[in-house]
Amino acid sequence: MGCVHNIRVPVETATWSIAELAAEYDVTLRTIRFYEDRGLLTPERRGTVRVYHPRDKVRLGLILRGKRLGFSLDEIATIVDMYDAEPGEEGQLVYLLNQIGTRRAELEQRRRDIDETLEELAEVERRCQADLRSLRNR
Amino acid sequence: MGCVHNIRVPVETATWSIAELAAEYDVTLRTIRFYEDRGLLTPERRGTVRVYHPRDKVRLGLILRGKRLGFSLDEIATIVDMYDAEPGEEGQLVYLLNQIGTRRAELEQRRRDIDETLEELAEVERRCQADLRSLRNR
DNA sequence: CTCGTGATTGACGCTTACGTAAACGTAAAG
DNA sequence: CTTTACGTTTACGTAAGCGTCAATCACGAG
Repeated sequence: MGCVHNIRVPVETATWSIAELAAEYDVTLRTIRFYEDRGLLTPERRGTVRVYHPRDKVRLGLILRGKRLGFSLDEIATIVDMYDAEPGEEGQLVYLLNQIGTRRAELEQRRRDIDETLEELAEVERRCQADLRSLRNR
Repeated sequence: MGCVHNIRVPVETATWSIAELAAEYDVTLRTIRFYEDRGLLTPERRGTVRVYHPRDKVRLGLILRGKRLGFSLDEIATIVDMYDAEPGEEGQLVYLLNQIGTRRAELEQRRRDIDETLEELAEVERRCQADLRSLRNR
């Protein structure tokens, strides 16, 4: 199907069960199903069973990264959906570009916050180590 | 008090009402009181009224930055409390240093996540702009 | 005295992001 | 056929982080 020439390529690209995905990303089945409920994942169904394709796996990775960044699932949804948005018409594209701008601003603010915090932590650390030394030199 | 020499300095360092703090940081009174409930803030009381000192203001700033970074209030509590921890004994110091290590690792992971996301957003952006151009050149 | 302003303490409600059974289906292995 | 492993849906529970009254107090202005 789609492979006119008789070149043998693995048409059946990898798929995963829900348990495999859960193990790989260290989340529960409940979590994965919940993300589907929220429209973030749309696995294939073989009968009633969920079958996850590379696309789903990538999206799960993106979702979890978004979570680590402290975004809500709603925000993550808009972000993740940007990745595989169809070219679409001009309005769509402009909207997308705006979204990107917004997200970038947020992320850059977060990075500034992180850098500040790291510097302050380093300072606290120096104080701690100094205190430790003065304790041990007695 | 503590000022043995008769040098005139403003002993009454600035204080703020709950409403002033709320306005300055753009949060609600409810939020500020909630943070107090959770032990994150400990304003002075004049009668029943809360009076916030510079220390409280700084802590509120730290809390909100923690929130922007996606930390839970519990995590924020441990982080913020590290800042004004007393020197203490060796065990305490070692514990603090461990905490700092953990937080730093988390923050550095977050920064990596941010950088990856920013790069990917930039790519999506380029695609969008290319699509826009090809739309307008028709 | 009364009114408006700004503060207080409950207490209930709501959303998010799942946890946690309960009850059931299916398919391969013993 | 029964067990075991793995999957399913439905549904109630929960912790976090506030929003939103309601009732009350304190105080200076008029």
